[in-house]
Amino acid sequence: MTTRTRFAPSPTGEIHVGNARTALFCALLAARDGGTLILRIEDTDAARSLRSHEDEMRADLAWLGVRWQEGPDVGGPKGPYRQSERGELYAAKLEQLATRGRVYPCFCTALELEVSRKAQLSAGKPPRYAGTCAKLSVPEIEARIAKGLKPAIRFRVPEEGETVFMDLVRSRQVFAHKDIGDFIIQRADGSPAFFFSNAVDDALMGVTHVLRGEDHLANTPRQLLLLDALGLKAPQYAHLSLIVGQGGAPLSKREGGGSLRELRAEGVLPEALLNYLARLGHTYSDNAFADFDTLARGFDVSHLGHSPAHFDHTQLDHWQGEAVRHAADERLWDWLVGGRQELERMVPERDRKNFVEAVRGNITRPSHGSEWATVVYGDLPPAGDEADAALHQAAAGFFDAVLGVLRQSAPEFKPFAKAVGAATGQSGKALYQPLRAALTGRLDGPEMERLWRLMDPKLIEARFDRARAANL
RNA sequence: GCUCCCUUCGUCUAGAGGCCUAGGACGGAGCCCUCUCAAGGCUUAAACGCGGGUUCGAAUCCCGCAGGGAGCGCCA
Repeated sequence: MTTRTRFAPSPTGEIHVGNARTALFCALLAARDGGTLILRIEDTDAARSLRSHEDEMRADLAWLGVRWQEGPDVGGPKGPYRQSERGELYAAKLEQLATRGRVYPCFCTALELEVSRKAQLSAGKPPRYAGTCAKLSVPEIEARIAKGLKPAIRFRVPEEGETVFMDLVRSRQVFAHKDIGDFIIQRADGSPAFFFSNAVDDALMGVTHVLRGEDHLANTPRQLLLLDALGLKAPQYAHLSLIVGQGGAPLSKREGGGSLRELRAEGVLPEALLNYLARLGHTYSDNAFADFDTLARGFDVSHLGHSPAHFDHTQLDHWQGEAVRHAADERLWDWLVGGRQELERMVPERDRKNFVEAVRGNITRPSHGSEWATVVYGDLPPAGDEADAALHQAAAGFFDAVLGVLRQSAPEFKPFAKAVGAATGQSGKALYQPLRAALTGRLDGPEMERLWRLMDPKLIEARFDRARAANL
């Protein structure tokens, strides 16, 4: 049987690193086995589900490098892939449950349920459904419906026994049925509820492996009970530990990490996030920067961690550096430009490749590219303190000598620096630091040789003039 | 409250009774390379939550405790 995994987001907001990592693991597992990743949109909550969110999610997932072979946009044999379009399928399954006497209508109001929950909680009991409507007789039910009341449908959970299953990451799990209350599978408005539609779809779509957040672990017995009542085959489950923020608290919208869109806006490269996420809570024996296919080959559910993982920007930054180093010139250029047109204006077309090659070792964010473009082509911002000090520490007459050498024409930096060294008697740091400071306004940066080739001779002369003035 | 899950360096983790004087990676420190920064190479500091068992021997097994998390929704 070929592997079929699924990612089933609810289009109610932006996709977060936690969900993205789940989606990635699903994609990696499917790809490793030459299987299929299904994208299923769980939009049963009509009030909160937005098509625009779905579109954004698909775009974000694609940006990360997650590809699905079946889904609402690409189709497939098990569609439709939006739950809002699968009403008939759910109705048929619900009908089966009704015939088998496994469900009953519940007329309790939200307020009644709330009161009951509170009462149980304060009595030190688990807030399970009290079973108020479980024993309603047919006439009683008919009377309520005649009054115009719209019932929700509850699944009757067996009082006795337990559900046992093997979780791929947490191994054997046992849940007693007496701890599970009858739960709603269809809302009063006729829409299917999560436990039901999610489990039914997994079975109907032939999903073999469900990788999902640990928050679903205790929900699993409910779905297993449902599937069993329906005579449907259950998938294998693997419950992933959650991703937490700095203090160990669950990753929220406001804390570190954030949504894919935020990270993207910060200039994080998708390959960087891909490499980081693949290793967050999953171990690879190889720590080398890798592409999707390589990561897929090394993916294994047995390498999944059991404890919550911290989303750590320091580690993300490492992969970001790797991603910058590995990116092709054109791609890096596009990334640098992304949204900031000034770069396109400043860097001449013919220089682009050389510019990227010069600065790639010194940048991790697109804004850094603009900074170097300014250094090479624009108005140099005031020198930093250290660079300024280097200027002042240059030997007396140093820049006079520099300008002298410059006028005798110096096409390349190396021979130029050599000539300056000969003229001033300086070498090493004493020679190079003032030159770098004068030319770039800072003491760190790409090789001077590369920058020099990009700079206009007139600009170079102007910078040295300015340095001489500062040095006096 | 009840049920369940989790707990090894700062972080991600290896570790499935002796191979552990606990390994790797990121980050830190130092050295080398080098005009600088980065990269790279080398070196180094840094951890088994606590308490009881079991055993010749425990990070690994058992029991408590503590801490963190999840579920108990007409949210998914």
